Amino acid sequence: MKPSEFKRYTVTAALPYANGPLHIGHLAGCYIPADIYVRYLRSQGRDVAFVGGSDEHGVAITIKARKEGISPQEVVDRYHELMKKSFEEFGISFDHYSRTSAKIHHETASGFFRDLYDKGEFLEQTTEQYFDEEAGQFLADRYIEGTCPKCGNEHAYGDQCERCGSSLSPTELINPKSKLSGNTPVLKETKHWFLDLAKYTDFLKNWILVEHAHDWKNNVLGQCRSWLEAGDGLQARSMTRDMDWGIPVPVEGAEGKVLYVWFDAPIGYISSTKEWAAAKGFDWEPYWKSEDTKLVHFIGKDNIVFHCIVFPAILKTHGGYVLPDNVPANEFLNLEGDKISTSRNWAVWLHEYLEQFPEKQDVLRYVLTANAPETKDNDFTWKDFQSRNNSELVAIYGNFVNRAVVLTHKFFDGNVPGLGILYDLDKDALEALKSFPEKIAASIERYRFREALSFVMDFARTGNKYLAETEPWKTIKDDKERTGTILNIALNFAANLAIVAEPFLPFTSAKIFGMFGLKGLKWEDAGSHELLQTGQQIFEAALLFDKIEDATVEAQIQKLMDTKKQNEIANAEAEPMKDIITYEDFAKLDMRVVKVLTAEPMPKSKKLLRLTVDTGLGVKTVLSGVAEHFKPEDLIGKQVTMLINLAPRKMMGIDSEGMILMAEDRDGSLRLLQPNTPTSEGSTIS
RNA sequence: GGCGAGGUAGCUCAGUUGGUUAGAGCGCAGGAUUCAUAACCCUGAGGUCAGGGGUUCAACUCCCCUCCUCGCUACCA
Repeated sequence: MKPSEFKRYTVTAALPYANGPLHIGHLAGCYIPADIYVRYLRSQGRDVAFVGGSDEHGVAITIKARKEGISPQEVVDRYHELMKKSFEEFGISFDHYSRTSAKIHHETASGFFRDLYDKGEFLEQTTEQYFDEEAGQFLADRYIEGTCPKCGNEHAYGDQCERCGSSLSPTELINPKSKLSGNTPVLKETKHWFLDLAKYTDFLKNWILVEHAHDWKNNVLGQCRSWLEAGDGLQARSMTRDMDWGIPVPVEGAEGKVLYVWFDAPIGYISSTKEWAAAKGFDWEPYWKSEDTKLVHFIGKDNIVFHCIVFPAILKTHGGYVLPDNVPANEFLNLEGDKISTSRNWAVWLHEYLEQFPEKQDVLRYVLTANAPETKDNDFTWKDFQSRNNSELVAIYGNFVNRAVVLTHKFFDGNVPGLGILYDLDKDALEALKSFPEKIAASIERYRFREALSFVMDFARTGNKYLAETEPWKTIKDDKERTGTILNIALNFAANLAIVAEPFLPFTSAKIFGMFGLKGLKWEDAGSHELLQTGQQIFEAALLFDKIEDATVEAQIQKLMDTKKQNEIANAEAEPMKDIITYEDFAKLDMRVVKVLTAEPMPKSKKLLRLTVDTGLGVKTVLSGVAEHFKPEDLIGKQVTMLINLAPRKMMGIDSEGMILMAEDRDGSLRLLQPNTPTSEGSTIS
């Protein structure tokens, strides 16, 4: 369907997870691009629904609640309010911002599940999961803590170890403990409903990789291809969880189970639309069900699989819904060279920015758009923030508008002068005035927001150049009419700028319109050189942007340095002592001095070395995950220590018959533990 | 290891289906100017397009190999 054939637009921005505040990564990833897009569409006079809301289910929220001794509802209430307020202040212009704890959402998501259930779309599977007998409930991966089998961290979660970063499954944990009661959980059978994604492979392949091969972004197609063409295909995914926080599974015999947060979250877009339409008194259905609706999901790259694979599969199976026309996912934004991290407090928080940089929403909007991670991960630095503000917003954009207005006041007492004879310079300027809006629109339609924004700045540059070339401050000396023509054009330039920059810099455009006493200007007005009436009075110039001083950004940088220092201190603390054990526990371990006879890399493995060692009791084979720390020749012939009575474990088809002991330094590097003088192989360690 | 995304000027990034001397902004160096928040405007320096092969009349662009970064994924007993 061609753009002109779409009658309405449904635009969604990822539902932010309600377990923490918003930061610049969220903004750059999807909220700013989505907002630019919908502001542009509205300016075009198109029918658009821009919906979002807080994602309030999932385990992470229940964990946060427990940690703080409050209810999950209190957690999500707090962050929902904070995020909603931040979005509003920042100018993210949702038509409706809802939340997944809303009644209408529970109903909608339940309805979807029930529909698929009734159609027999789910695979019912019974698996063994850890169960806390004292608490009487199954444990989500995150509710199980134990020793990481990889790095020995005692506080690894059931899904991943935060210290070494490896992803785990709960059954891999050594000495698993329930975070609810502290007891050792038991394995117990539980039933879940799986969406058999493999069924949709052909449909998805054709829809994404063929039909959208040319209009979806490269990074998005790549991610989809990676999933769709994976060796073992799409895996069935469980759409339910054993938990009490969330939307109850609307099926008999599913007590104590809720919908998987990723099943219900995207449906939140639909619920939000329903809630919005109900409040406004019109029908929500065309926004989701009419073939002439263009559905666009703005998300970050971590969400690609859910929005391009899982959710479309759900919509398709349910039937009657349109599928997204595009999913322009952005990559990630880094901060001062490091990955943004909520838990490490490595972020620029939106609510703090709004407080510390009042009236500067547009500056952040500008910087995050100009440097948006549209095609690859990008870096936000405060120095860049300052530089773009001072040398682009202040020097180019603000300066141009200011010049036009100040000159008009100086030479014409603030009355818009009329147009006189036009010279080539003027005609060229009017030509540019006509062509920029089209160029900018074309880029926005293609989701190339940074390109579109650079055209906006070029537009302002053209204005500055026009003034430099026509020199009204000289012509005023002997040709007032000529001067009037120039300023008329310059003022119209500024008014046009305000129209085309509005999606990007809405607060600034409002200021310009205010200065000119204009309102209600839309995209279709752009390109006109008659936006201002001759003789009309304009207001005094007000500066659109202020310079940002070195001290200001240095303070922000210092704040981050402090965070970094704190993180280092936190990391520098030695691992806390494990639980007390008895001598008998210790005596069970048979540790020996052994000598490495051979060492070779395991084929097809990045981390494993295959060692044979002389234990004094014979030769054993050990696979050791040290290939990233040691070369084979670093080990051959060395005496090391080894736990020799560990049960053999098969890895990559080979039995590993023990474990080489290593010291792990705080930076994660490994050291061999060796006797200080040669010792006979098989010597015991106690 | 598999899959995916990247590697282009000092910095941040564009380069759409292969087609002349590879672009922009910032920064830097000159010049011009003074209406404007010492801002604007003009000019210039600078790149073996990660490296190596190949296809082609022609390669930043297509193919193969290597190296580096990031993401997902598997093996650290």
